[in-house]
Amino acid sequence: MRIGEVSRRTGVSTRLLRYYEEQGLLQPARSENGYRDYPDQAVACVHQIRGLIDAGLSTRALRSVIPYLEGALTLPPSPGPELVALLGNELAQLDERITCLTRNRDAIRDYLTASRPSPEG
DNA sequence: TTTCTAACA
DNA sequence: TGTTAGCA
Repeated sequence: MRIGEVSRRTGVSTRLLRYYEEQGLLQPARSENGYRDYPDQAVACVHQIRGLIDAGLSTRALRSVIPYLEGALTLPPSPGPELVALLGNELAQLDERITCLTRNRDAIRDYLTASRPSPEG
């Protein structure tokens, strides 16, 4: 399918779709007319990518993880020390954010619980 | 009409 | 990221 349809089905702008390709996150084929030709699978892949980006991962880190998401690799390629370090940092940042989010969620939940003693509120 | 590339805001 | 220009 062409970029327009991928955009409609994922809610991701064509501009962003092209940007992801530029970043090596997507590698759609090309038709004779030069148009990008995405496999049906791309829709799920884009959602996956969006999720990771929304989770705070950098496109740089994603580039190395994408192959696994697509199930293109059966066995892990030997990750270089720099990649291990990069992903390690991303992981630490995620943990940090999760801790922060958990704390805030609990605080808000407690506030609501205290503010609304009875269900009738 | 849709997509493409490139560049500016 | 949105938008825009000029093509095919």
